Amino acid sequence: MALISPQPIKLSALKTACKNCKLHDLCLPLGLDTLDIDRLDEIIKRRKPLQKGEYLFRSGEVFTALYAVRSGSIKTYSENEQGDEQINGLYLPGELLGLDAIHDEVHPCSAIALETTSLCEIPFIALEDLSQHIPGLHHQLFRIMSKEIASDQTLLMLMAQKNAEERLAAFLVNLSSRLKQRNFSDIEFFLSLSRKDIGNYLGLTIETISRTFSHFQSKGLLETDRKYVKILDLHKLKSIAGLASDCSQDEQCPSKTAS
Amino acid sequence: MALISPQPIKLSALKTACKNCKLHDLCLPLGLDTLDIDRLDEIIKRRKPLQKGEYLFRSGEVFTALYAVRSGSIKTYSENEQGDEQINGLYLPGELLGLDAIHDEVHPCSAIALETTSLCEIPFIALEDLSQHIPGLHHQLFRIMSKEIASDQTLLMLMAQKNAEERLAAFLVNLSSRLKQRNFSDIEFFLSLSRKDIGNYLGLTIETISRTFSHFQSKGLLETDRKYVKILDLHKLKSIAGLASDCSQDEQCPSKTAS
DNA sequence: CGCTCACTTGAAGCAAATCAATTAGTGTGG
DNA sequence: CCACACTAATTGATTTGCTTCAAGTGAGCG
Repeated sequence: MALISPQPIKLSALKTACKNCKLHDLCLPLGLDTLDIDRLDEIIKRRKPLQKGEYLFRSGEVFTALYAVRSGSIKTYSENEQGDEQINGLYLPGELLGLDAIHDEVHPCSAIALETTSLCEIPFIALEDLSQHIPGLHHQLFRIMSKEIASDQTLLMLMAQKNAEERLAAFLVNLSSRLKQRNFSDIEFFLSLSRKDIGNYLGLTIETISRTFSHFQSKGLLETDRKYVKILDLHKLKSIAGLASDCSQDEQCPSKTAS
Repeated sequence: MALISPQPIKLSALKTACKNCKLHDLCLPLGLDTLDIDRLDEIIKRRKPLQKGEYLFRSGEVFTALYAVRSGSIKTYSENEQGDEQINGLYLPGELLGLDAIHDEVHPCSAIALETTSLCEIPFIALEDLSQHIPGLHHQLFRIMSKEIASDQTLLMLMAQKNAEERLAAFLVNLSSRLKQRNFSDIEFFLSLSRKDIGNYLGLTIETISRTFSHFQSKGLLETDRKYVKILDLHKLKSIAGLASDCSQDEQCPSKTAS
């Protein structure tokens, strides 16, 4: 996800250890003590950044490592026999990719950089081995996988029961809240996905996405200029998304802060 | 899933250990040696069977354990703020439920028995602890979670890109192959889900499911009588589902057996 | 028997897909 | 610098697959 005033990538950052990483409490080291983080650090490889359009891995390749996004963003998509693509994940800094490949040791999807993206590579055998000795790491891995399962199920609900407006609103609200967690603006950002990709992700066509954006804009909910989005009424968007009363990720909500 | 000539549940079966369980190689013990299976056995609790319509857990309840289906079947569904339900899982014997609750220790969905169902309860803290000491168990847990992620993504693709016929065909083919793995007939079975539930699961209405079944029947692909289904042309169904060339789960496929 | 419930079938309506035309940005080469 | 091709996005017109509404069937049950 390209962001408002993105920080240039410094070469020194490539050597940054987990313990100094700003994404520390979103990523794998969450809940580990300093010593254990050092041990985790030892198995993690920093890679040279991927350029936009470069593949991290392709569907069918043998699985050897998980990857954590450090900066930039990655989309994953799978292809069926007929050749149509389905985007099934958008990964932001601090998020872990490749979890769907563990069970048969082959990547079921391809991963491609949406912009210049730097990553940490975490060899899975070493990680499994290490997590045998660090209960906190072990638990955090389960948590991350569990979260992915739960969020896929939310997306499923979206697809099964929501109309175009509700889907796009939910997508934007979800993105907004994830950006906020990463200390980026939650109301102003650049989409790294094209309209076509958003449509694919949400099970809609590009025309429908475009029309729905226009509609939101005419209702004064947001402003767009190509990939730039400025949310003017986040609360209303949440309510369209069907998340009006769910403030679990939003400490602004009066009813929650009161309780 | 009610099955052709289902085996009556014997009381003695409740005491059966993992090592004698027919589901052994589909479930958690897969890949463990006899000794380790015994250790797993010690933490697992056999529960008295649930009757049809009884809840295993409800959305919002605190998560304490995973559950493995021994016989019968369970559906899980979540509810959004508007109160509409979304079925997000159908669990057959040997399959593990509750994985989506690990990350925030609360069940995001409810689980209800579709028929008389017996289960193993696996306290999660004990399981985590045990898997620290048994690498194979640890790995198997990752595999199971990874598989759930991958299968949710397949379902997502279904929802995003497939029409009613393709979705129902994919559902039936998937069910058929899972039943086969469990040594049940893959062409003749009873659906434990109602038409309404199938529709909900696939993001369609009951009327569309009914019409699509009728359509399949008139094309000679299958016969139905209420919940009973007999598949007459599994190959054609697979091709409708978009899985014609994918024989990964079907050892009948000549091109695969040849290789 | 009459009631309910699960399902089926038909007809009408609608949201989103498809088809189509236009605009605007991006890159290429003369 | 402009002409040209190419791609991404917007907007309008038309079509369509599924939903919604409606009516009816048949099994199961007190």
